[in-house]
Amino acid sequence: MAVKPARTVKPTRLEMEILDALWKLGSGSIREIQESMPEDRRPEYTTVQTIVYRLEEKNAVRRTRKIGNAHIFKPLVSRQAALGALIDDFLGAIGGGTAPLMAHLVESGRIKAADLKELERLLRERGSK
Amino acid sequence: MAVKPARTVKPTRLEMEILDALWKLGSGSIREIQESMPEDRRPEYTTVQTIVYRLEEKNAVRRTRKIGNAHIFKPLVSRQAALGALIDDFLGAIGGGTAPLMAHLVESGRIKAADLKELERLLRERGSK
DNA sequence: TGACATCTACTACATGTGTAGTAGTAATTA
DNA sequence: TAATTACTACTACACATGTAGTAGATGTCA
Repeated sequence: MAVKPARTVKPTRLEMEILDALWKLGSGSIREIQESMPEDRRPEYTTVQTIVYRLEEKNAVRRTRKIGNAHIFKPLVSRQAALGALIDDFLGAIGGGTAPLMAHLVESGRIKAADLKELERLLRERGSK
Repeated sequence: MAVKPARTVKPTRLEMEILDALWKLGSGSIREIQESMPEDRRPEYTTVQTIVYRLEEKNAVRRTRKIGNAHIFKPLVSRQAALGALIDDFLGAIGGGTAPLMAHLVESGRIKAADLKELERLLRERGSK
């Protein structure tokens, strides 16, 4: 019987960084995850371990096999899904849908005309696909 | 001497709800803040009090005067600023600038063509002002 | 096979956040 | 003014998150 699919995993900041590593690796051991993280913010081995264990409890990753005595983990959630959960939560936190957020991004100059052009292109592409 | 302006206040979810109340009220007592919050998620009086005190420590609000024995609080940060801090933090958390975020919003269908049109209008208006 | 390296499974602990209770004081009212 | 009410200043506490240490098991190499 398959493990419960963990519909809504909302990773914390650190969990996200570790998932980023895993998404890049495809799968890997704690050691591999840790060493693949950017040097400037690479936690201690056991810190990575703790977070991976927590992700495991949340059904965001799973052990697939062993190499030597090391467990190999692989992600059970996609970056898409995680990002979606984070975005939804964030939208809730700032109280509003995408509209207020976007408006703010534009108002505060965080988004420029060129960006919008690019997005429209993306949208057209998506629509016609 | 003026109090340190608290450049970067990044309110938590609950703090944001309380600030929302204060922004609407302009200023008010704990009681007024509490009672102006939406019934469905209105914390106990002392909970609001605790959060207001914490906002005070963060220099996000300040006591202005007393009415009876009740302190009147007013916000020291604008919604704009708070939102900006939240957005910057969020962008950091998901690892990326606005581009990946927007892209995701479009890809996941959270943004539609009409929204983009509206934003362009906003942007033009802003640019020509 | 014995020493050394590596991993795992646990435990620990500070800080942040949500949530609220309590004791005591100040204001209001009968 | 005595009783009641409202507020303030503190304290408390659970859960989440970042961060890491330790003990013991397992694997590897000389």
